[in-house]
Amino acid sequence: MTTTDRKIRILCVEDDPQMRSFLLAQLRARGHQVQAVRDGAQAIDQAAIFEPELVLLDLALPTLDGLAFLRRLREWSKAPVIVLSARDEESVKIKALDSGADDYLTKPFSLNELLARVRAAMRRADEAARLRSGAAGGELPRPVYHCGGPTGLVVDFAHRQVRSGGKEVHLTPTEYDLLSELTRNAGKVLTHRELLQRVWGSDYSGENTYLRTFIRHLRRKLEPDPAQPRFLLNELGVGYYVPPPDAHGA
Amino acid sequence: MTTTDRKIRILCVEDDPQMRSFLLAQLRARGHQVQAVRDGAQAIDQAAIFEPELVLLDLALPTLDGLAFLRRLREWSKAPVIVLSARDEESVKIKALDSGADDYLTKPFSLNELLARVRAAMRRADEAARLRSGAAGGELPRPVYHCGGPTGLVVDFAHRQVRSGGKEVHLTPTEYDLLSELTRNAGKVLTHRELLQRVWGSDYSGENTYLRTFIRHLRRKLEPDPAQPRFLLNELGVGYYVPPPDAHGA
DNA sequence: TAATTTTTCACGTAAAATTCACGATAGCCA
DNA sequence: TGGCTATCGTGAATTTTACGTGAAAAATTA
Repeated sequence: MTTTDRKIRILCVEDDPQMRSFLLAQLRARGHQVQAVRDGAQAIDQAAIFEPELVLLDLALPTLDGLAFLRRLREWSKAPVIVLSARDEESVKIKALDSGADDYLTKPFSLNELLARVRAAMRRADEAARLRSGAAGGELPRPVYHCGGPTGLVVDFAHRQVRSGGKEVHLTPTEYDLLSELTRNAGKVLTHRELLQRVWGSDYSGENTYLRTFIRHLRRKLEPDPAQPRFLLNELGVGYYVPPPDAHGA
Repeated sequence: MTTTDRKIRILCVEDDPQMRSFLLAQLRARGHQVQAVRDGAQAIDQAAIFEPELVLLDLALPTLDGLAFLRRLREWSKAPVIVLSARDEESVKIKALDSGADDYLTKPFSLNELLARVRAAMRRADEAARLRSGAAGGELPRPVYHCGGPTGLVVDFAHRQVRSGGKEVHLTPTEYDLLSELTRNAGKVLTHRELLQRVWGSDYSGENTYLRTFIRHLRRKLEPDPAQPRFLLNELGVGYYVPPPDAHGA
């Protein structure tokens, strides 16, 4: 059996300073690239910037709850999450696992066991990444979409925030969901059917009126000139799409 | 979050009869298809026949050691394995995880926690299976067709995009459907009847006017010289075809 | 209740599909 | 070889469909 000991990017979300520096030191000593943060709000920020390959998560966090962070993360990231918690109650474990956690370790734990569980999680994640890179349909999601430079459109999936022309724009839940679907598949035309199914749920095929209305709302809020859309584009008779994102670093 | 509660095939490898029947009853009560065996030798046999989607494995086995079974299983199966063991030593856990186990639960454990960990494992496995089916489906059509080198014709089925002479070309839905049928069967002559049926639906046999009109549109948009077609070719009295695609890498 | 969000409707416009008439070409047979 | 005919290519008019728009009713939320 292959004990893949790849060096990976790990985000460590931990309240307790002592535990945080312990994990940081131990993981870095093994060659991993580690970022550590104190609370959920910071965690969202760091996750978006750092794009970790694995997350170690303490549930008891001061600002944003650990489970809330987990669910937000899962909207755009497939990185394995190992929960580290002092709480041993069944109900907490189950909630965490069903919210998208891959593993749950109760404190105090053995460092070597944690490392073994990290290896096991990465073995699976690497397999999935290998499949995704070869498959046609599975592209890696990015935590932010942006297009059209600094005055263009920016969608921050991690924070559910949208900016256009440099200013933040408020979107309703449905508006955001629709924009999110489109930007997550930027460059690809999504059919009416696909969008209706994914945003409104099945049984809405044919209700193209919904799409027209919400596309119009989005254009009014996001486009510099709604009459000549730059971001929310239509493929007549097929569906809608947004342009491919700016090249990374532009 | 998706709490996929799919009914799955589970192989339960457990020495203790009491524990075995307990797991069997509980899992079956939840609709899963469960096979239980007593030792490692039987486990290998059953795994080959039953092809489980998930394995629950006790390490302390009479005949063939649990770890040995695990390694044998991993030679051909990717099904997630959750180890259930009375032993809590670090070294045992690490050996199991590094031998290919996906999770390790120490007895006694809570049933609900086990079920949650089964759900978490299946969530990942389903994702991997989804990717695999998309990547390795032997007879799936090529994701792109191209012919005539860089200045030739390129059809990207995934993105529904068409390029000719290096420039992207806009096609209407019917135009694209027709071109798509032809390029998916490149090198093969499709009869009028076949094309009409596949693009317009049945009951259009005989309406060859449609074909002529749309072939003309396509030629105008795609051919360098529409008067002498290189891509959209006619077999008199039979139908239309496109040339076989360029050899891969040319 | 007031405010926001979602659902629904009707209409003008732009694009695409359909339809028609005619010119060009290839294969067939005298 | 040369005319004949079925088949194909062409241009353009007409019909149909899809999209963008404003606005208002219904549902949801605070």
